[in-house]
Amino acid sequence: MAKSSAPKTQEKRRRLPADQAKARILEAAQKHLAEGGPDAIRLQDLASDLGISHPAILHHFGSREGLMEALEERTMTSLQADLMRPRETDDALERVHQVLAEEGHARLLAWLVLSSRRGGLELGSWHMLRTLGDAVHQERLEAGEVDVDPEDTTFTVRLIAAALFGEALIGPLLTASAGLEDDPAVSRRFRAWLARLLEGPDQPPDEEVSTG
Amino acid sequence: MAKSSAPKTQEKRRRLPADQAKARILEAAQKHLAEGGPDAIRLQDLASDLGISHPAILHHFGSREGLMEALEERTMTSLQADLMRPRETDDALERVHQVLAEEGHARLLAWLVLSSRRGGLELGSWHMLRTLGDAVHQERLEAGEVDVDPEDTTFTVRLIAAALFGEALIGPLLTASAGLEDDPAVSRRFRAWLARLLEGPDQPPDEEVSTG
DNA sequence: TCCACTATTTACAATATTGTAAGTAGCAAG
DNA sequence: CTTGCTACTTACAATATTGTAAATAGTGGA
Repeated sequence: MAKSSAPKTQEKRRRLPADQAKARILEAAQKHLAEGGPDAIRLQDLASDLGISHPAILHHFGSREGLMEALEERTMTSLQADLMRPRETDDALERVHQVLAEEGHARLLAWLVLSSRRGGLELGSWHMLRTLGDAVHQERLEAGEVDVDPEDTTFTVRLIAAALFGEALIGPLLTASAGLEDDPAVSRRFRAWLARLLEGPDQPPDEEVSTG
Repeated sequence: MAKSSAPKTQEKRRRLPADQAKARILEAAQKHLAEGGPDAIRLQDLASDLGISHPAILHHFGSREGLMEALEERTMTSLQADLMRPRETDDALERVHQVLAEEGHARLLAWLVLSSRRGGLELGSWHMLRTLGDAVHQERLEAGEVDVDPEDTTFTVRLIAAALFGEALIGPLLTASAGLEDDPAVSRRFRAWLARLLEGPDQPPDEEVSTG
C-alpha cells in the first residue's frame, strides 16, 4: 500500500459541513456492514473509500464505537423507513420480502442483532410491527371476518416477519439442503404458498387485489 | 494483563493427543463464536481460556483461517447432529425450536451464513431438510391425507426452518416491536399457533399427539 | 532406560488498527 | 482583506493480533 489515507489527487481540500460529512461516512459504513459485517468496518478502509483520512472519521464520531452507535441508529431508522415506504405492490409478503432480501436489510439487521453490544438493540420508536399489525387487523375486519382474535393478527405479522427474515438469510441454504437447485421462482412460489396459508382456506382462491 | 498466554499454575505441562487438543480448541472457539461472533475469536483469548499458549493453536490449525474453516465444518456438523438427535418431544416445531433457540445454534448458523467467506457455506452432506421433509411427508400420508402436493411438504418444512430460525434471532425484537413485554409463554403460544396453522383447519382441534 | 516424535512454551517479529497532537486550510462573518 | 472557527491532514504513539523460530518436555515405543 502506498500511503495509508489521503485524497486521491491534490485537487483542493474539500470541506463539507459536519452533517453531510457524517452522512457520507455513515453511508459508506453501512455498505461495509451489509457486505462484510461489523468487523469489516475499519477506519482506514472507510477513509480510503471516501477519499479522506481516517482521523477525519474520528473527528466526527469521537471513536470507532461512536461511529458504530451512530451506524446502528441510522440502520434501524432506514430499515423502518424502507419498510414503510409505499411500494409497487400491496401484497404484504412481497413488500417485506423486497425490503428484506433485495435491499440487504435482512443482513444488516442480522449483523446488528448478533453483534448487539449492550444486550439489546436500541428500539427507538419501533412501532413498525404494531403499525403493520393494525393494518392487517383492519384489512381483516373490512374483509368481513368477525371472530378475529387479536393475537391471531399479532402472530400472523410475527410469522411473516420471522419467516421472511429467515428466508432472506438462509433461503439459499434451505434450498440447497432440500436438494433443490437455486431458483428464484421457487422462492416466489414459497411466498405465494405462505400467503395462501395465511389467508386460510375459507376464502375462495379468487384473483388477488395486488394492483390495488 | 500480566503475561499473555500461559497455563495458570506451573503444575506439569499437559500434553494431549492432537485429536483431543483440536477438539478442545474447537469447542472453545464455538463457544466464542456463539457469544460474540467470528471476530470474537482471538487466538490469545482462546488460548488463555484453555490454559494454553496461543502458538499451540497455530500448531494444530496452521493459521487462524485454518481454525475458522475447521470450526465452520464442526459447527455445521454439530447443528445437524443436534437436529437429528431424538428429543423428549415429537412435536417438530418444539424440536427445532429447542435446538435453534435454546442451544444457540441459530446464532451460530447466522454468523456462519453472514460471514461466509467463499460465497456459500460448505454444505457437506446437508440432507437434513430432505430427511425432515420426507418424515413430514410420511406422517401426512399415514394421517390419511391423500392429495398431498410434494411441494406443499417442502414448503412446510421450509417455513418451519425459516420462521423458527428468524424467531430465534429476532424474536425478542419482534416482541418489543409489537409493543408486548418479553414473555416466553408468548413465544410458545406462537409456535402452537403456527402448528395449528400448518395442520390446517380440516382436522378438528383435538388434543395433540405430541407425546406419541 | 533411552530415544524419537511432537505437543507445547517462551521470546520475538511484523503488521494492523485505533487513537492523539499539532498544524493546515477552507469557509463564513466582520 | 482579515479573522475566527473547525473540517481535515500529517505524523506519531500505543496496543493488539497473527505469525515464526527455537527451545523444552511429555509420551509411547524400542
